[in-house]
Amino acid sequence: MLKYQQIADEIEQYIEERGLQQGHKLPVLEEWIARFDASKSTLTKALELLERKGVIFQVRGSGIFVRRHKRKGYISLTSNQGFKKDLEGFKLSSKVLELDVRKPTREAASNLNLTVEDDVYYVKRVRYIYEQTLCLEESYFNKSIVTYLNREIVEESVFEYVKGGLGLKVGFSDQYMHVDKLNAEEAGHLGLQKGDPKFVMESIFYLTNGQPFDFSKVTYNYVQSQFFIQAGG
Amino acid sequence: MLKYQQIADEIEQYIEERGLQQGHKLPVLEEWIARFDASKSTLTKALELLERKGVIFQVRGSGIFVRRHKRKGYISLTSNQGFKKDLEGFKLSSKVLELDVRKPTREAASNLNLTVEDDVYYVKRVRYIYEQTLCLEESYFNKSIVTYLNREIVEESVFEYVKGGLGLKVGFSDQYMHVDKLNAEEAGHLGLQKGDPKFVMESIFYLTNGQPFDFSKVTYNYVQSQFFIQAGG
DNA sequence: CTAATAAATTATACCGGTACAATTATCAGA
DNA sequence: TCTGATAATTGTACCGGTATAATTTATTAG
Repeated sequence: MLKYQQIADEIEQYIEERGLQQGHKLPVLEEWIARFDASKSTLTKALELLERKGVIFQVRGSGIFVRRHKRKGYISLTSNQGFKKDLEGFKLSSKVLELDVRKPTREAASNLNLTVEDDVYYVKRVRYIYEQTLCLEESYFNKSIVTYLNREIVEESVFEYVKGGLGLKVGFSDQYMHVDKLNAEEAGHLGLQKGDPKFVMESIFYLTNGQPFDFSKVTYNYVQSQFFIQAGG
Repeated sequence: MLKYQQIADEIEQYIEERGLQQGHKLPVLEEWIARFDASKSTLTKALELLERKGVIFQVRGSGIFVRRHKRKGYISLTSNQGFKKDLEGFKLSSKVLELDVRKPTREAASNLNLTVEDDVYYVKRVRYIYEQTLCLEESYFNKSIVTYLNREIVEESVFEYVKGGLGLKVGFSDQYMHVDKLNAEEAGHLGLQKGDPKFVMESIFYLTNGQPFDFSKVTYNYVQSQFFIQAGG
């Protein structure tokens, strides 16, 4: 593990352990440097990471302070690896509706830089939180990258498998969101009424080398759709 | 202006000028260093900035590549200073419904670290894009920080005034989002029907020193609600 | 005691270096 | 032509240094 990540984790842990609140002043840079026996730039990098994560904010000439957000149960849109982490401690499950190899829709092909003749894994599932529907999810995976999938993998986390089992490295993602009204089929899956609001998130996930490997379209139950972002200056 | 920001701007301009597309390889680090007569770390910082902005991605051992997103007209959720920039070239306007000094609601007071006895500037406006309603916006400004506002300022950009006129420095923000159904009053302002979907974004803006100065609640017309995020690894 | 001024504190910008990891290009051997 | 080893390329981690900008604290003058 990288030193600056390790340090960032330990500083975050330091805050957690003590239950420090928004605005609480942390030890100064020099102290952290001594504590971790690292260089100034390494510590700066660790702190920058925490700043982007929304854990701290730094004020030149003044110090390093704790940053917190008050509301719980909101899904973070900046940590890109799904909502596993934000809804930790919440009872999540999922039901797989479909799983097969097929030709992509034109939309999916376009987003994955494929032709409609190429093969993709298609996954459709409903996710639940405390027995209530959270979202309906349709995913297309480029089969030449994600070479194998089965029901077991799909019931757990595909991302964990892609990183662990296949040894691929996830780089970045584009996420497009909009709001609309549910059609009859979607409403059925989510246990809502046709015409009710829906929040749709379309994501394209890329490997570190820039190849798109996953196009997903997630339709959220509007009752459970709570998101947050902690933006930096 | 900071050197690494200047460099970042110029690299972005380099990409724009040539109309480079996703995946196009840019000159290597060493070349940029020579071109700008700067140190490696300064260039690294500039490139890191562009990476976070979603303009490029870097692949170790390979090079620096252009990143683009295909869809236009989407509002970015990561650049925190309003949607002025994303909707550049779109015909925006706004109508001020209310503007006065008052006591905050309990919700606003809580988010601004005030009591319900403190004074706030309250602003309510409707924003339009191409003659269509974009959103209904209610803002509360801590009056001890934002000491003065008038109709003229509010019709343009309050943020520009806060930064320019008052010389304050905006640091970071928390943004909470959810989806629900419009009530009669909101529907009236947005020209929609009661019960139609709404996308609500509640934002708290902080100065660099961590003081919250603005709490805003924005209700978007669902037809115009298109957002995107370019997340990093 | 107050307000202006100076000094100390503290994070950030920028420099330039070594070592290393990931990728891509080259080359030898079959 | 392919495969596997080797070398070159290229971005990233980490070091430690000087200078500077913003803030806080201490000092001084009235």
